[in-house]
Amino acid sequence: MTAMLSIGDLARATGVKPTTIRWYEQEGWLPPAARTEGGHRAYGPAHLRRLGFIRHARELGFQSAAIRALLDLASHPEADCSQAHDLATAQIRDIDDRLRRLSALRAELERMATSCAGGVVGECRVIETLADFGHGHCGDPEHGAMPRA
Amino acid sequence: MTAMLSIGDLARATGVKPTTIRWYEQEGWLPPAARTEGGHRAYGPAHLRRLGFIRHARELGFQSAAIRALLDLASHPEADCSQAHDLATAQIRDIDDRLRRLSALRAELERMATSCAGGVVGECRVIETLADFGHGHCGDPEHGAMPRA
DNA sequence: CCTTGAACCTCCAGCCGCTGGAAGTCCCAT
DNA sequence: ATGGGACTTCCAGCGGCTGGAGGTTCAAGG
Repeated sequence: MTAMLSIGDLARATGVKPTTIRWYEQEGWLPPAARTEGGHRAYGPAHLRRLGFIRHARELGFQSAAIRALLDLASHPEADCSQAHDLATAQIRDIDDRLRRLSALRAELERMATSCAGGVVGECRVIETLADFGHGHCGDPEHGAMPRA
Repeated sequence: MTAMLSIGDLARATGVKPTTIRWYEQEGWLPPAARTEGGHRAYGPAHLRRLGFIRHARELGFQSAAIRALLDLASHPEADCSQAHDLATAQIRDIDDRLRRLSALRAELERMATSCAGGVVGECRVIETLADFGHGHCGDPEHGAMPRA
């Protein structure tokens, strides 16, 4: 018989905090743990694996619905895995999207920062760029960069 | 006198929903709007600029504290802009970080997806990789990939 | 065996950044 | 004048946790 793990052991093993583990149980992400005589939660390797699965999937940016789907799949080992494959490739597309957008943001920030001459806020490109909400077309050029409140 | 804008006009002009605009006012991100006789909010160009600033900064991923700081700076046009520059470069570093992590995730997902032979969930690399919470070192290899609940 | 103090328990409230609904009022084109 | 959209306020709820209060249990050291 494998030694039972306390919630703290599980937390250390997976990097998920005890409070979060309890919350996962509450929300049905984890099945209820066994209890010791005194009422403390006692976990086995199955919980460890499932929690690791969840944490890993979250780290990879899967949406909760996708994680639920993957967990469902995982508990039916005889089923076809094309769905899992689809979920993973959807996730890749999503990440590609985010990478693209982040790069664009980076480029804009870079432009902002490098064109800041270090003078006075009134002429600061960082502020001006942000105020330029029309994306390159300033709606009201005769006013200063910003309202005072 | 510039025509006053209704909250809906402002929403259309900036892409921020009316409810969100009201919430920004509530939380002090925007100064209270003027009112018509009947109590409807009436905005001028200053609000338009400030709201655009906020939206743009949020799109660029600035934290709320950073946005507040930028707004403060923007309302003191005679101040030194080095703080704005610092905030922008901090933001760039943050984005670089996120880009790095996203690329790593992408690589892992790619590995998962390409090694999925399309068979049965029991042998699916996608599921297995996720269950492999130890990051390449499986804690309990004699068990199946996943607990059933 | 007893003590101590860390870890655990439950319950509940709060965080951020909005979003939506209900119920009522206003504005303006026809 | 009227109809229906846009507006008003208030309040509750979302996801994904996090933290505190107040009480109990566990395990190591004496």
